[in-house]
Amino acid sequence: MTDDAPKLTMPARSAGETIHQWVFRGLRRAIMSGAFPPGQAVTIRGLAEAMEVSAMPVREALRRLVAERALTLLDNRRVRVPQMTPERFEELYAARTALEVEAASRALPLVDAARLEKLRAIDQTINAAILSGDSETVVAQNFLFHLTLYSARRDSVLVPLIESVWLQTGPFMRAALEAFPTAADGYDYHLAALDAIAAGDEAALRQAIAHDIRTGIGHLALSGKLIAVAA
Amino acid sequence: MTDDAPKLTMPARSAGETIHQWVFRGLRRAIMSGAFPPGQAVTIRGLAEAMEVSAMPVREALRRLVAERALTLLDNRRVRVPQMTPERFEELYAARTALEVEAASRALPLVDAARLEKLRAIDQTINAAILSGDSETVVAQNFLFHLTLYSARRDSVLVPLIESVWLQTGPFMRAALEAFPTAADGYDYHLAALDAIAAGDEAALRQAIAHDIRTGIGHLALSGKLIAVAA
DNA sequence: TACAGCGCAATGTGATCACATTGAGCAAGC
DNA sequence: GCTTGCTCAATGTGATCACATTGCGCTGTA
Repeated sequence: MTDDAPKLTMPARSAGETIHQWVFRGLRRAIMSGAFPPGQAVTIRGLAEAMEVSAMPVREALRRLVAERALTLLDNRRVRVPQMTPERFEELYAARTALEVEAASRALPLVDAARLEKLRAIDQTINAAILSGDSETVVAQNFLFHLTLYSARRDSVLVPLIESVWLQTGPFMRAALEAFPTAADGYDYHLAALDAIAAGDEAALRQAIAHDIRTGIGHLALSGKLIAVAA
Repeated sequence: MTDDAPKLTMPARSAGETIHQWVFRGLRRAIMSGAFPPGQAVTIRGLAEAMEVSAMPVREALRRLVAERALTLLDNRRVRVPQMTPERFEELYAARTALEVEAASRALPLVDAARLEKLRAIDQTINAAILSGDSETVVAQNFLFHLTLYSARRDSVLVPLIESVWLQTGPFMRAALEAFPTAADGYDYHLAALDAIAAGDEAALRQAIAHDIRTGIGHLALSGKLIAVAA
């Protein structure tokens, strides 16, 4: 309750958007970017006041976020940002791998030259951000890289599932990045993925994506180093 | 609007359960069991009246079900049971395969003798139900078989994701079963899975699960026969 | 000083009302 | 006869109020 309603910068409310959608979008983005530390309690009235809306849209947004497992509903009916545990983290990355390898494999035949070029551009942005130490951009652009690849195939099942898993890793990312600003392992698996795409090599692409996910921040977490930060 | 509120048998409301939870549970079960045909429009006031509760708990339950993709939110802000298309069906089964093969693989080392016995019992129930033509039991027990296997490992990520995908196939199942009551392909992949578990053979288990998913009702759908029923 | 009991503030839940939007039916005009 | 525009019912959205529960702090007593 000391800082239940910090700055919490809300996005601009686009035309025709309901307050519920606006609130949901703002909360979701805040959670994904790690604006709320794990374990943080969130209250309907607190958020409603901070966003200057009534309780109603906030209630519905919270329900939705709980359903997506971006937030946790406690037994006392209170809502908080999920805690991260080594087991959960490992599960999240196992799920990510299973889903994203499949999504990449399915998207591969539908990646055209324009999309491949876009992927290359994103990868360069990431590399530049790594060099300049801009961790926030690294995470955001890395997500964009993966999403851009999978979206080559218009998919209404796998992509939402993948986003759901990303969302669950969100609150943890902030803490992870602050502790280990640039945790690159020296090998660019995005580049390997791009080569595999250009060559149309499905097996190589699957392996590149799997490696990319596993080496990103995953291996650090497995060693238990990051968990201590978030707990 | 002709039959916006059919019988809709609600489960008993357990002690300490909020109305929201009760409504959500009832709706979710109804959807999974195919009580609502695909394309069916659902309204807040209609359901509230049918369940004899106010609009509030229904609103929140619908939001939640939309978040879980058990229901679809149209542009006009109305909610309906999702339509099934061949593409979506294929995506659902691809996602199921990716997630469940992984879940089975991870659960394998933790399956003890008691659980294996339980799985055998479920499989026998399924076989009996197939012989007697009880399709409803086949689907329910088949779900239970898979869930019992994956739950050997206490998992808070993969299992909910799998349930989410099952939920999305729900409305379609009723129509599928009515059209093709016992669509067995002659080979019991559950038995193959059980053998693989007993032998501790991970590769064989992965293959058995993948085949089981693919041959269940999946291959029928791919041929387009079932889609016509649901559309 | 430690602990039990009370009481109030905070919070979630549910109901109801007011309003905007959607959509369908109907009527008037071309 | 077809089309356009209007009207009204149906529906979703948002706000507000009342109530139950939770949880914490305060106080009084041993």
